[in-house]
Amino acid sequence: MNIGEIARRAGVSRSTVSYALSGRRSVSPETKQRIQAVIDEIGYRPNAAARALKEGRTRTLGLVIPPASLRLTDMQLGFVASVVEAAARADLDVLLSPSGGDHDRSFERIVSGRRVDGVLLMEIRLEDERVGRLRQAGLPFVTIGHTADPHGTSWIDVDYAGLVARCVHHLADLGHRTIALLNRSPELLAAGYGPAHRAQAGFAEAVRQRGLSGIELPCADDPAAGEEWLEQLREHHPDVTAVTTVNEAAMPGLQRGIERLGVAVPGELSIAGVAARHWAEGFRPQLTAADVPALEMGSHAVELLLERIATPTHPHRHLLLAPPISLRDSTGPARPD
Amino acid sequence: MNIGEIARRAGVSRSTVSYALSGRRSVSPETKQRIQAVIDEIGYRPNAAARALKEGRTRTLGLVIPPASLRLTDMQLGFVASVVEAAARADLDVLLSPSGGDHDRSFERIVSGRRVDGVLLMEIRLEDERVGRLRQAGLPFVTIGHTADPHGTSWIDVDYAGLVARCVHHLADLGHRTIALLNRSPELLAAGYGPAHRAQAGFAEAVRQRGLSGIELPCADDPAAGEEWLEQLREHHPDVTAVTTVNEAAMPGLQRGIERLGVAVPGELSIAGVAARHWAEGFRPQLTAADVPALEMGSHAVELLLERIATPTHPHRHLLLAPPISLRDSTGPARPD
DNA sequence: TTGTATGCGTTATCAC
DNA sequence: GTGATAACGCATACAA
Repeated sequence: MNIGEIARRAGVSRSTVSYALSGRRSVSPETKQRIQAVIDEIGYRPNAAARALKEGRTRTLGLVIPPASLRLTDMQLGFVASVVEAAARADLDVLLSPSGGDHDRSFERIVSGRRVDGVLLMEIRLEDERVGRLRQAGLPFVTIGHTADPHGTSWIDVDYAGLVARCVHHLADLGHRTIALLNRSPELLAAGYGPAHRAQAGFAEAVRQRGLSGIELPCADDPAAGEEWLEQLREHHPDVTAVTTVNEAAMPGLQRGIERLGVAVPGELSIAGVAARHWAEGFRPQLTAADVPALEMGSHAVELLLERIATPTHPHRHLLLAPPISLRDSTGPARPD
Repeated sequence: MNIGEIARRAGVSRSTVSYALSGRRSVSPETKQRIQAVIDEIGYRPNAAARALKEGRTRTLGLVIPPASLRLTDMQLGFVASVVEAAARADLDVLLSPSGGDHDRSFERIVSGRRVDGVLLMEIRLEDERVGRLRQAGLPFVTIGHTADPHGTSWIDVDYAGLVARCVHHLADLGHRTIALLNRSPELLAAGYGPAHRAQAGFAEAVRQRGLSGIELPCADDPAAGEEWLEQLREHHPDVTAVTTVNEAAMPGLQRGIERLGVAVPGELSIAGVAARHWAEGFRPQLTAADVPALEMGSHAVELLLERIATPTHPHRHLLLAPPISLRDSTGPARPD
């Protein structure tokens, strides 16, 4: 069903139908109504490919996600969902591309085939060749997380350094003197993964400022590792009275360890961290945490990208989100010792 | 960069470039090489919209997901990732549409705008108007889960009834006489959600066959509800010695309850269920469970859809997956009583 | 207020 | 083995 058929049935020319739909020139009420009746009857919608070809834009955004082989974290998945929904609100579709980082066919297809008007790049690495590729293609893009050299790119990120520091300060205010950081995995740290590095940096700086004793211990992103982590902590660092965590995936294990070892929280051990709200509220006791706003991040990212698409010459913008820390039940005064 | 520019630089006609690329007619080795050189130099790729317009197909699949407001389960998310990857393997892109069920703009755009060659419909309800819409539009589709009347549709699903029944039989073989089913939420049951209903049916039938006492208790899809569920079970049904679960999201709460109440598993209580492997292996003790193969489901679904796209007249196919139950550490002989 | 004609970038048919 | 050209469906400049 195409516009010519609608025109024929309504007894007008194709351009009249087109204008009636776009409203870019006035069409008499009667003809407009006649056209609308035909459209409603046969359920016509403009062919997306023809429109994209003519207009030079696809009304589609590309979202580059990590490949399925790397299990996506809850936060990443929440972000994907929120991007799709934010795009839908703007009447845009989202094309997904699973890409490991090395140039892959799906990524190339989207970029050089002009399948999308702009790209959201998730899980960006400190050095990421896809950024160069997108820049070279002249395709607007926004990165989630930022590269080592964030100039000339628009990005949105979570201020892990600041949030971890705030957690440390909160714990220090409660009298804790020896604090551990439950960080992401050693592999991610080695690979130069931004959030893990910035958590480390923010922790180190805050610990220094407050003259505390800080112990940073990486942990693989899974429950079993979280449980093991707690065991190691209790055995090798019995003086630690508070923990700051940025590792959501390890939390079920942390929880299990707390139950199994009978650790009183916050009596014996205070815990504060960075986590999605439902993780924090699902923890027992409920976790004092900076609630990462995955849903808002999606809308913000889309908003930033739409801005770049509309005015590519616009100066780049950065959004470093630092949600407030929600005080819940997992932090309390340090034990008298 | 378009095909005309390539032709100009290579000193040939546009059709020759097109044929050199598609191989649909022979091109002399020299010209072919010259063309390839130009293409490599400037990184040309055919414009997707022009190609789609001309060929009448988009090389894109639509994936309809539940809206972000309903938090997607781990299994659903795994499925999305696996679909995207399976599609990428076939050089196809995936367009996401968040749709609640009532007709929404995103869904309509994809369907009537001919944005995709076929659609995968997730989280289908027993009565689902989107099926009618797709059929009317003449767009090939495959549903994940099946409708009340599954005739004339191709679908793929998990055999919850069969798997739950096998769990019950396994537990019965171990001497358990009173078994509880940890089902999905009352809301989902009320809404006619297939998996919850079929779990219920399979449970009831197996319990009947073995002459057991069966107690079906729904549970909201979250950790807190899982913990509460276990408390209620211990209080009101102290004679239950085994549990069958199909509620992944409640498992962290079940785990916490087990630790907190000091329930010995499998000494006091055996647990068998249906869960993704990483959930089963993350549980303590590791869970005897039918491992839902989310990754394979994605490839199978894509395969089924590609078949329908290729030959729409082909008879419909159904795939009811029943993965074997992996024996782990959470099931054992019934306590002597 | 409406109709005619053109071009977006491709593929495929026809002609050489 | 290669080139000219039509057509896919739409939006819009131009004409009336």
